[in-house]
Amino acid sequence: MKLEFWILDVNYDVVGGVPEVRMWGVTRDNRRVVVVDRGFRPYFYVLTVKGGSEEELEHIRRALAPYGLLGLEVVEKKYFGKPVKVVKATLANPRLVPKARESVARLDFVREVLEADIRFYMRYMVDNAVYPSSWHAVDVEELDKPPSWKVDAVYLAKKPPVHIAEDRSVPELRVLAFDIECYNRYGEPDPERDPVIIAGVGDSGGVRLFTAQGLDDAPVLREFTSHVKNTDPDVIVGYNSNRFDWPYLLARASRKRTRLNVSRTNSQPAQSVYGHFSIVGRANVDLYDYAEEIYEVKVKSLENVAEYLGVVKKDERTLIDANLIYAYWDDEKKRPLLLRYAEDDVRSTYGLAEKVLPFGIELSSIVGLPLDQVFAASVGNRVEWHLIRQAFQYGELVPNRVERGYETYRGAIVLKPKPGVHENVAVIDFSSMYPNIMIRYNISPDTYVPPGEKVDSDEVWVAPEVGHRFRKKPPGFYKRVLERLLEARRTIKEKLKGLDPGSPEYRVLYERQRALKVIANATYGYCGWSGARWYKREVAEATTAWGRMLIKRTIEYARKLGLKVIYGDTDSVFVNYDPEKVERLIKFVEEELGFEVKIDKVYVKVFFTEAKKRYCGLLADGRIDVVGLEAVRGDWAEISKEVQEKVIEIVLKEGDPWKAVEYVKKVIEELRSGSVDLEKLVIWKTLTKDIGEYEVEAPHVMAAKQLQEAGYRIRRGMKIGYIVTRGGGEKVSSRAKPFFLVKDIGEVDVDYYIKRQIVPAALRILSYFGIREEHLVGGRRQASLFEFINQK
DNA sequence: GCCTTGAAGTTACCG
DNA sequence: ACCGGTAACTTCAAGGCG
Repeated sequence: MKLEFWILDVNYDVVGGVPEVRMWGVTRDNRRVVVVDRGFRPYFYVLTVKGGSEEELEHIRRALAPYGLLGLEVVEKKYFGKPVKVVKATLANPRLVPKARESVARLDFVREVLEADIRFYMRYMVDNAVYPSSWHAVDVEELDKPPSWKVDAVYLAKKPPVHIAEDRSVPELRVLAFDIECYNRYGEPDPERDPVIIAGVGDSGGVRLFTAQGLDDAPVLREFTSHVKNTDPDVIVGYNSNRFDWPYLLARASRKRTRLNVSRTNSQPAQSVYGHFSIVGRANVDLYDYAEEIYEVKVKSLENVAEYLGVVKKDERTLIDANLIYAYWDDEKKRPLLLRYAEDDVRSTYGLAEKVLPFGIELSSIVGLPLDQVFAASVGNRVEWHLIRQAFQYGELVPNRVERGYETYRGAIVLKPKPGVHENVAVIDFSSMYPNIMIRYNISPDTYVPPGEKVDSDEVWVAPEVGHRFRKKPPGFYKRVLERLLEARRTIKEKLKGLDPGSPEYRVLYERQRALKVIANATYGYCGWSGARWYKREVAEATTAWGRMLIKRTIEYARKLGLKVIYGDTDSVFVNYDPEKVERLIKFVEEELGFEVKIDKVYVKVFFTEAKKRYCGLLADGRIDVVGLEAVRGDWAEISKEVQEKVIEIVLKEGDPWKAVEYVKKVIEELRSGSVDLEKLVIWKTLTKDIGEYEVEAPHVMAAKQLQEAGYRIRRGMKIGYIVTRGGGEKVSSRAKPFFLVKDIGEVDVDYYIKRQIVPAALRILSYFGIREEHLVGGRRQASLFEFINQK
């Protein structure tokens, strides 16, 4: 019988000594099924001195005998492009692979054991080109369904499923959002002590809340579990659920001697790779993982992220002080507010999922990691899995992870900007510069020619400055991988042109081209990452070297044409927009250098200071770009960011810096008079390490210490919000106080905010126009003149 | 011993 | 655990001056 199904989750188990890959999915007729394949066995490769001589095989056979060896075979593969003979050792049981590997690695003629660390179900998917979040056709026969399994049918695959690559449709997935609230009378909730007072669940139909009876959460756990079972979602989404909700619920369940059997095999969520919890048969997605990649949102609370993505506006939802959740629970009159808050969290989470899942689905199908893992995996791991997939298709062995020392290499060029306001400026960009460089010059670990090796000079590309050589032929690994990605993206972008932007097809393909771009662009960074399997410093180093050459030659030619080069960074040049000359420049880059460039944008006005990577520009439609400046940084007080934004707007739109001065003075007055929201004075900074590891007493570290003393749990990675107060010493750090402990504007060190926040942010723009601090503060001329003289 | 100065530590940005 | 380049802040200690 033939079956088509869309793969949601993949796992395996060993049944009666036989490993069984289980592919959980949704059929064309919307049934939930699992397709099992019992025909696949784990294996790994052994790279030996003699390429698998009889004697070597005998030794390997003996070493592997205790681990259920099924067979040894000498196979031809490629290792960094070079043909090699390796011994493929096939075992019966995936669980014995790690031990077997160790046993073989000890043999003295064994150079390396390869691919022994690839998880069994991933091995299965890679080898059979089975892709998660994609449709497959498979020949099956139906099996008896174990009574505890939550599926419509269980099938046995006669052969591995075949990917239907051209069909990017997505079945109607049942998505369940959830969120829990815990009792926190004693600070950070502790599952050993504090119950789950509310568990909210929701989908497109609405939200349901399960509540504790007083402080007994047994009903919450029970009802939550049965709700999941009954609604049988394909995707379960939470916010920070891998780090909080799931471990908490599991700990509560264990304490209450009950079980959280929410999976499709009636098992509990289990800690799995990349710190995520795996729920058999479903995709357990933690949207916080996605939020971490949205750098525009500085404080990544659910409500901020939901607002940013246009899901639920902050003023359309209930917000309460999370530290007081217990009080809302204890007080019957306030409890409805807490319930609304919980409901809004679930709504936001569900809304977020609608925005984010389509991208995750495409990413999952491209890199080949199951949907829930792709969210949890780091960028490096995503790229790596994509490469592992490709390596298999090219017959390349996957290199092992090795511990390496950290090495640096030169990166891109950044030009010194020409300070001031420039009108009519075109920004010309190389399209996907690094991927295209790697393709054009065939830069790859397997094409690299080490210094000692003799090669005819016209057979290699030689990187400028650094001199690394790469064979022109055959196409290297990175080249093939990147060409495929860029080509796929081009095709999709072509298709998009003919589609209605409101249609579901458009959405899917749009997200797909975005995912392709993300992976292509991250591949250069990956190759220079010392933790990468395919790391090669020379590869990364040559790529940036060619990048420098390209930008230099582009700038040279622009100047030759008589264009003024105002700025440039890595793969972009800013020139005065003379359409004819710009056209010639583009032609030059395309024809002489062989790279694609495009006009990315044209600024009506753009303003630079002397600093690199910081500018602001006005576009024809009235929008303003702010790049690198304080206004777009998360570690400046809102008040300074607002001031700078407004100053930029006045300067660019009205061209009157002195009007901006008046505005700044007004804000300073408001601050002095105390009519400013405390919220606007909060400075947020990330704790990038554990609190004990800091060498200096930075303000946010001191604020964090105060929080710790007040009983808050402080963890690396947290954003600390503080306000600088008066008194308490010279150092800013001695005056920094956690923002919510500051109750009155009277406590605030207004002077700090004026002199170290507002003035610097404003002057960053205004000092170019001859405006100085004394023009913004003080007001009285005498004082400023006096200060001026004193400075000299 | 006080004040200036610059290095070091730290964070967050750009592409 | 993707890269290097960059600005700018705060702290801290060395160095200079008296």
